[in-house]
Amino acid sequence: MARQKEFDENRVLRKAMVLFWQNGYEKTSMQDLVNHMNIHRRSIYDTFGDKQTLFLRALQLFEENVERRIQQQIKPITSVRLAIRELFEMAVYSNDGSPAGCLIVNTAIELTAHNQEIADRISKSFSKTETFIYELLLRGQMSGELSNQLDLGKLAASIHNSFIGIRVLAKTTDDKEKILNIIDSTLAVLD
Amino acid sequence: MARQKEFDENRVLRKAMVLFWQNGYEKTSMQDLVNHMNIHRRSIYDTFGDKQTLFLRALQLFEENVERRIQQQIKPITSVRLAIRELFEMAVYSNDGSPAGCLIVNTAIELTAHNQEIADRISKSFSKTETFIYELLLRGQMSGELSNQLDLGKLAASIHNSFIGIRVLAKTTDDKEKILNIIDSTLAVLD
DNA sequence: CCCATTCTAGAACGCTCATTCTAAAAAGGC
DNA sequence: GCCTTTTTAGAATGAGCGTTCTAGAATGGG
Repeated sequence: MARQKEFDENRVLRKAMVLFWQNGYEKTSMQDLVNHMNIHRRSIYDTFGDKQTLFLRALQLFEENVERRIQQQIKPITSVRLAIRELFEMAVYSNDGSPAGCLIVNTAIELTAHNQEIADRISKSFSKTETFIYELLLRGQMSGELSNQLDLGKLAASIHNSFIGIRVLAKTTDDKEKILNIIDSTLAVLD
Repeated sequence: MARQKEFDENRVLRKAMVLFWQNGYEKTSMQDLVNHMNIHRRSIYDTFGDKQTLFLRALQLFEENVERRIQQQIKPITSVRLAIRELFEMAVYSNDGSPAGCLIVNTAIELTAHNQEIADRISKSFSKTETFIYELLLRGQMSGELSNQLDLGKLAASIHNSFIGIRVLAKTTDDKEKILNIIDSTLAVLD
């Protein structure tokens, strides 16, 4: 055996994630990462590989965080309306000092056209979220909260599309009330 | 007098616009611009200023093009539903060989957080589009096509939000039918 | 204590970036 | 034909990029 790692891998990866989230892939330089992760340049390469691999790890961490919050905070909610509202508001209010908006949507815009691996990841991520919304709607129909007349497939796709829009606005607007109003209107289709 | 410009300023600016539209600001290098605009590096600086100024001109050209198409293709449509549908489909189908998606939405994601001038431009652009949708809805109410019960302000904000989502999906998906279905569902709120 | 490993430090690599330069060729008005 | 301007061409600048390097200090297990 030998000397142990002195930094918490997840903690420094989180720092990288926040940087990419805030500034995007291209605008985040290795020097920025060195400065904010507070470990040596060499340690970054040894631990995470090159910049692109580090980015993929950061994206993965972001997705895991979202998934955890969905499992813990959204799934237990009995009312479908409230669950979707909570899902949307998760993207509007960052619990800690994390950046506005969503790394997945940012990445979709910045890198999808230039990197097939990332394009697949984004596509899968979008599908997963849309499917989750679909399952919420289905649960709502079975519990009687929602009408049986609704076309859940189309509805899930449409609500998911609105969710993407909200994550763009969350990055570009600081008018929270406007976004909350949009959430209200979006949910009104369930009535 | 002296020698005249040999290139059409608008034609080469359009080339720059397409590059920024396709690749984003950071991923488009001056060398890329020199290669595709087919004029000398020096001529670019003399005619358009530095990279950022050139980008602002390209963004302006994009907005003008959108505005022209709205005036010519959308405004004459009598049915509000059809007008909004046409507006949305404009973003899905690029008439000529122009890139998928929307330079304004791309720029909102990439540059809003780092450049106040651009943030203001994007904000103004979003407001303008939302106002246009509002005016369409108002016209629909006055003509009797839409119910008087609808809250047009909230509705315009919500439809505009969906429009942003569609312009993200237009860049990241090539499943046109899925987007058309989303447009259907989005317009269903007018029924 | 020694060895293996990982940390730190900072220089160095080769490349690309945006921008500016010198220089000469082209073209229209006097 | 000269003057002015714009074109071309391509090199040069200085900074920053991602990545790798040499070198030494720290630390834990045998």
